[in-house]
Amino acid sequence: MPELPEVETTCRGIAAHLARATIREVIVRRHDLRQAVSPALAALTGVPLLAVRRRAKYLLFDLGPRHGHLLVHLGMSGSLRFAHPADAFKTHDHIALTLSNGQQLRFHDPRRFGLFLHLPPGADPLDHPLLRRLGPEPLSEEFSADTLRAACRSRTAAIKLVIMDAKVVVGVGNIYASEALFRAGIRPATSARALSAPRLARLVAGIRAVLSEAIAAGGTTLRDFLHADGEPGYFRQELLVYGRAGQPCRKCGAVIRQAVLGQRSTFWCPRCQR
DNA sequence: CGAACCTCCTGCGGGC
DNA sequence: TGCCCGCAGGAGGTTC
Repeated sequence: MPELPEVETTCRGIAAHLARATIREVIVRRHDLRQAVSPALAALTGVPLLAVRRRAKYLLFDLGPRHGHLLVHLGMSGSLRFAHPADAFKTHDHIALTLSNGQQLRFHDPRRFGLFLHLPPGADPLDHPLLRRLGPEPLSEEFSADTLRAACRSRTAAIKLVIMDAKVVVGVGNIYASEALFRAGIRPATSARALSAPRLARLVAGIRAVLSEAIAAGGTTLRDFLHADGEPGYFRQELLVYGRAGQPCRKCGAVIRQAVLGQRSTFWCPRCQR
């Protein structure tokens, strides 16, 4: 489900409710996510939930210097939402953290591609094996036309696959890859190394713009994504190509096309993108 | 190293 | 209506 804007939206929604929150109770209803849920989770009763931040599509909860961190990934179908502790659990509500502020944070993930790990104190969570080798954040200065150009130099693969490679830049998933390439006027199947520096610069700008706008709109709700507080994201109506095969391009009227690239559906305008 | 392919899992919508 | 098939917002793994 979630790409960077949806994870960022979730992060902000949770952060707004964390002031002086402490974990009262940990409920683990299923352990078998992408990796087994850390057994140490159960011991976190009474531990403070100081802050939450995002790195790539991961959420990192700071439990304070004595307790380490929670590392959460929403996978394809995961979500984190607040509920009241008395509300009935839904199918696929796998983990719940009852907080001292009266709310309960629930991890819901039908496909169980997500992750919910406890990282012990002492180490920098960014050095965790899952995070250590990630590329730059797309909205940071470290991601630039130069870094993208360096990554593309040796790659014959389609540019869409390259911008979805988390070692090149993080957070760009299947929706926003198509959207960013439309904004840059580049066909998704173009070989990465065939692209000129100015075109890659436009692509960097396209990635930044589409992600920023999607965050401002609260993310994209395709079927079931909701913010931590239950609100949907409104970026779906701003999508220019994703999911629009057979419909007219919003810029030029040509029929939007769809093909499979690297096992994922890909959308583009044959006239606006060359 | 990179490219092409597969895998995990459940739910849903389309076609018959 | 019911059943089967293909597809879905991610990402790690294998093989060549």
